[in-house]
Amino acid sequence: MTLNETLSRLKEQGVKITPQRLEILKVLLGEERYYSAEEILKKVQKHYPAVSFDTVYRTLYLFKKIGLVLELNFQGGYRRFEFNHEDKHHHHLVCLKCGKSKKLSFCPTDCLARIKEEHPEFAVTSHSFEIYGYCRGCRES
Amino acid sequence: MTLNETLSRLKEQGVKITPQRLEILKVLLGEERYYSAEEILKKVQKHYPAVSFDTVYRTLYLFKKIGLVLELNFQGGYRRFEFNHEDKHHHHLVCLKCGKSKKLSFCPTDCLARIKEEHPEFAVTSHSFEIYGYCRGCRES
DNA sequence: AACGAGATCGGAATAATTCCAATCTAGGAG
DNA sequence: CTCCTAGATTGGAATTATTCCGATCTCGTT
Repeated sequence: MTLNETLSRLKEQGVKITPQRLEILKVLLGEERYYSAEEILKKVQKHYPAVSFDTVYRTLYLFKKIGLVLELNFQGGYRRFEFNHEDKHHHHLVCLKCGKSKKLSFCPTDCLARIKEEHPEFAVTSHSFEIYGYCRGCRES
Repeated sequence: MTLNETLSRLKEQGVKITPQRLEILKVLLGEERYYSAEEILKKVQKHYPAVSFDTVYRTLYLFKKIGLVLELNFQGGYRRFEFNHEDKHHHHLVCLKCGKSKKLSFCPTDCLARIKEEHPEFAVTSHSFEIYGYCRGCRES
């Protein structure tokens, strides 16, 4: 998704577009990967030195509510955020030693369909699917 | 798994069995559900008032390394721990509003098989699969 | 250009987790 | 059974991540 498409979407939702929010969006759209709240803060502060953690967190949760951002919770309690490139949503192979992760191209769609059938009373909005183990490098050392 | 089976397994691994560890195991085996570190601490302190958080965390990570305990990371950054009833491992439907969760009976096994085929260099040890949404109660209110 | 709902700031508060030095103990060796 | 030591525990402090809050500011409508 482009920045402009994203901005229209924010306007549709009646969300104010502030310079800080714009900058956070640019960071998220910059590289297609996930970020910690702190990384985002640091990058945004290059342009707006006064931005606070509060703003970063509030904005991320706002974006998450709208569906623009995904929150990932990895083993060890690491929280990360990434832009939701919708059609391209993905999962990860996460190395338990070095912590690096690799994107996967597919998703347990069949299971989700089955879950929805079996639990019609539950309104599914999202899911997580992460695979843990050891990457080649870490296994060899 | 029973307590005795678990203890033999610890001995096999050359892990010391201390009263604190025993008590933590009893908590985990007591009810088949997941616990926060604090819940475990509180329960253990009923018998050993002096137990510290440090011990609870160290023990949980030790058990996790051995494969006795699973760490669950939910949306919002909540970390929980549960005994790994191996053959009966399971996933959850988690309500984003009230936070309650319901166990699911199945698991994206097919996907895992495919992932292992496509990424043979990665040694998979575990995975997480959590489904988020709103439960009936929360949707109605 | 003025207004007001909502956003931001900075710093303090809270919560979760880890660290550490001193002390203790499980369980193997004798 | 006792001794011994590697490893475990404790309590409290340190660290880290996240949230809260009162004062101030600003986007976007009128």
